[in-house]
Amino acid sequence: MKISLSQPATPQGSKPSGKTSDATIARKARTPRGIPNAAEPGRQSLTPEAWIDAATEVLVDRGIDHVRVDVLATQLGVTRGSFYWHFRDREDLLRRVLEAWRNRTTVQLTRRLSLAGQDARSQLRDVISLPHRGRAAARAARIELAIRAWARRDQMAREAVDEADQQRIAYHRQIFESLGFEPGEAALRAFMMYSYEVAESLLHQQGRTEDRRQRQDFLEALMTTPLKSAQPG
Amino acid sequence: MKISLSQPATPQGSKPSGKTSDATIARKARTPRGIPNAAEPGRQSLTPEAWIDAATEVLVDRGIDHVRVDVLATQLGVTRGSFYWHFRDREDLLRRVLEAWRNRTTVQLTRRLSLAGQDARSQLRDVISLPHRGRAAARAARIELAIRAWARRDQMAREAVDEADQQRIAYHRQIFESLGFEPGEAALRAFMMYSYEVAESLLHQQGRTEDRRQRQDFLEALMTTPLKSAQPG
DNA sequence: CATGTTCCATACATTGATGTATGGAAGGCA
DNA sequence: TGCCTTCCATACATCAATGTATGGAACATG
Repeated sequence: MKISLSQPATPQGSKPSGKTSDATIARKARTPRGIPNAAEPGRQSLTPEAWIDAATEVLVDRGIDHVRVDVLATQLGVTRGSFYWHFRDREDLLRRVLEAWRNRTTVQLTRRLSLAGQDARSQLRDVISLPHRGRAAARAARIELAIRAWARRDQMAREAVDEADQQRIAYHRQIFESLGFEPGEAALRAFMMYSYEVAESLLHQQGRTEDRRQRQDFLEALMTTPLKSAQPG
Repeated sequence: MKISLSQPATPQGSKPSGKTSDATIARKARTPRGIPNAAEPGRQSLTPEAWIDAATEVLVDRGIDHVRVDVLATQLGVTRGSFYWHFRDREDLLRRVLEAWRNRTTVQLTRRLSLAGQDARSQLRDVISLPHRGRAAARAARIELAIRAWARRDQMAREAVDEADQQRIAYHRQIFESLGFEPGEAALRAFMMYSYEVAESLLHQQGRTEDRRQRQDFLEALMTTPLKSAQPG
């Protein structure tokens, strides 16, 4: 009588106990360079990251409720048996999708913060034009929007989004303070501008490049324009 | 042999053919004042609107994918048998949820337009403070947000949202033109301000009443402040 | 080459949601 | 009073998605 021992030897995702990426680290450490292992001799065996990427893609295109094991398995060309080797269950996958996003955004903000101390005006311009530069940025915006929709109903996702919002608003505030606005007004402008950025990606901007360019210029001008002194009327 | 004849005599929702609210109109015309009809003698029989309201509520709380027939039936205290009498299928229900929202928003905008020609400044103030006045407005904002999330993956919902956006931006533009801005700048300000409104409901505003009030005042001041003439430096 | 491990396939078992078919209670109407 | 209509309940039939149990091919390692 052979009891199942060869099953979740190492992987099986991450339970609430311990760190989350044990499995990943273990796998990567053991097979450093390509793992030809599966049924078809030519194919690489899947990493958890492949599942996470596929899940993120489905999340963007069809929402969190369509991120399902069988869908991803089909898309990756394997069966669900593979999934349940790499992950404990669906929840586990979703946790790690969020974790991956959180890491990416943190890295991005850190990179921008490293450029701090430079010209505040150019930093502002940078932030304004960022969502429109390159496909990578556009894709990041779509991912964020999908996660934001997810966050409306999921505590875990909500925490991640709130954290990102806080960090970025703080960064914006810093810029406006560097531009010479007093802390209170800098905070207001930061919130307003960040809000606008979020909304612009939410609204189906039917404008062409020219319109967006115009909006960018206007936004920059407006956000750097001081208020008329004290509203005489 | 009795063939099923008593089934979809009148209702059964709306197929793509004909107008959408045939069933509703027919029912309302025949039973003008309360319909005590169901199993329990005391209970009123359900109207399609009751299902639509319940669906809207679930949509707000848990997203479109959780708007399911059995869930609504339980919530309404009936079985799914009732649903399939009033509606053709789930799709039919979703269509009418959208239709109801579209009607409400159109009515609201029409009501505001009827006040046009008044003081543009007070109209602006009105728009700014609108999402924060009363529970009805707050609820409307939550519904809209849920539909907006839905619209990311559904053509039908997307069209409804785009239409509403267009209408409202046009209204905003009108206000700014009344305030004296030239058409181009009025359009820019309208888009920007509308974007901010959308975003503010999207962001989990952790500010208290005081903060929101401050933001409202600042927004009004900023949106009515002319740009500094030609950016000397 | 014998064995163990890694990774995936296959085959249930279960649950949840949809849609349909039919029956049945309550009231309107002659 | 008897029939007809309205509205809902009940009982299938059907998928779709999850999670589990187990087998098996490919590779490494001694």
